[in-house]
Amino acid sequence: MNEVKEDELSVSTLEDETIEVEHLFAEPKNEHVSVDGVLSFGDESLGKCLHIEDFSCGFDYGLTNNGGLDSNTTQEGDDLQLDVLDGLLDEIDEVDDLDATNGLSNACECEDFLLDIEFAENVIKLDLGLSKGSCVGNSSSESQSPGLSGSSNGAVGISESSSVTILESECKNDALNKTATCKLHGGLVSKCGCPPPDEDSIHDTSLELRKLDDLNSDKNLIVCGISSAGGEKRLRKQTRRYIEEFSDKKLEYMKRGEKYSAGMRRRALTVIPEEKSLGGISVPAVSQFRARRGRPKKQKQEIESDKELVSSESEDDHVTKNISKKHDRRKHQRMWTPSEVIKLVDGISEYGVGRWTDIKRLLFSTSAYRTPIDLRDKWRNLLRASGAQKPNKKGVEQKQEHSLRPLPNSLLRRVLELAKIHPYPRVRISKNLCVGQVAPAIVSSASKGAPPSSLGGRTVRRKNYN
DNA sequence: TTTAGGG
DNA sequence: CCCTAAA
Repeated sequence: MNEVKEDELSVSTLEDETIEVEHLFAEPKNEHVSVDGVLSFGDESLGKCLHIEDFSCGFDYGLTNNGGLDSNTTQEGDDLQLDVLDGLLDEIDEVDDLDATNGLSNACECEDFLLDIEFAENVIKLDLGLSKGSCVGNSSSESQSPGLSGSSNGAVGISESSSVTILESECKNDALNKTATCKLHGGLVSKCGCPPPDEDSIHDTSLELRKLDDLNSDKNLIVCGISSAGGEKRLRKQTRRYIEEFSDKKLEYMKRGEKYSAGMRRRALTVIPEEKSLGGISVPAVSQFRARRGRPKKQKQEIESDKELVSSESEDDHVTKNISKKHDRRKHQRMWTPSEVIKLVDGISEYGVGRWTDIKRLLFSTSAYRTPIDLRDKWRNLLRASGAQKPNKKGVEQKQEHSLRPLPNSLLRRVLELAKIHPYPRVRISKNLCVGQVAPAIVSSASKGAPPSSLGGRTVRRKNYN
């Protein structure tokens, strides 16, 4: 009884702290819930007495270093950075592929890892809970297990709990992540110059991070490796859908036991180009979906992907079966990285609009997941985003006003430029043919039924049947 | 098979 | 992203 009361007390005090810290985070960046989770984690691992300064410090660090990423104030540098990073990722990607061939060696860890993830789902809720004040449990300076083991699985060791926690927080949100990881890797350990309050806890934390890193290098969680190396990383937001599907698969995995996990592992080791950010959790899902899609590829440079296809096909069947039931269409989106977009634009400006296969072959040969169609779709979206298309019946230019990601100016310029040179739907001369001489004649003659294929370029598809 | 367009 | 009709 008494204990409970005391707990409540400390909860409330802690709560105050948390809230304050929250402000620090919320101010510059307006972040979501996950902030709390990470925050609590930091709080906990540093020992309970900690230290808003620490966070502000850590945060500042992150902000100054990564802030440019999100704002479009520094496009060029931004692009550059991302480009470099992308290259990095690509390389890793290739390494991944190599690994995939003899990836069996990683079996055990993978299992463990899956289990970890499994557990993570519990933790994640708990993590969120922390923000509300339940962080007390975790706040005990050295052993963070009490809260965790108490509320979810009694059997989980410290290491698991902490690493998992990190993982989860990382998966949750991009922007936050940048700062958060920064804090974890740099600020927390020592970089931000905050005096280490509790050697032990810090030690633990870094240890855990280490472990995590190791894990990553073995699996596909390259995220952390990158983040620790470059001090920066990109994370994709984990869609609800991702989470759902993953949990589905997780269940499946539990049912099927070893066999399924093997399948997962296999797949996880294969594709995964950019999506490392998902921390390996949803990665398997992604790759398998791509595989399932079985797009037309017969070109030589895509042997690897073919291999993947073959190797994972058998399991895809039963795996996708129960998933595709729910969310039929629009499986998984693979976010376009800025560098990809740039590549695309480059390609278009070089080969012209419509040469999607060429562009794909020449510029995206390494990324097996981008089909020519994807390229085209992306271009279409770019046009739309740049406002270069569809003046919108009312004549309102509707531009990119409130688009989610405003599209960097540098890109915007190029897109518009390209849009001018060759408008996407190819020849946009439908009504009011500006070529006064030829057009009317054709129209009149074509009206009998002859297809206007003799027009300058492609004919504008018209929907007579509409 | 590839492109275009629509959902 | 997915699907389908055209070419």
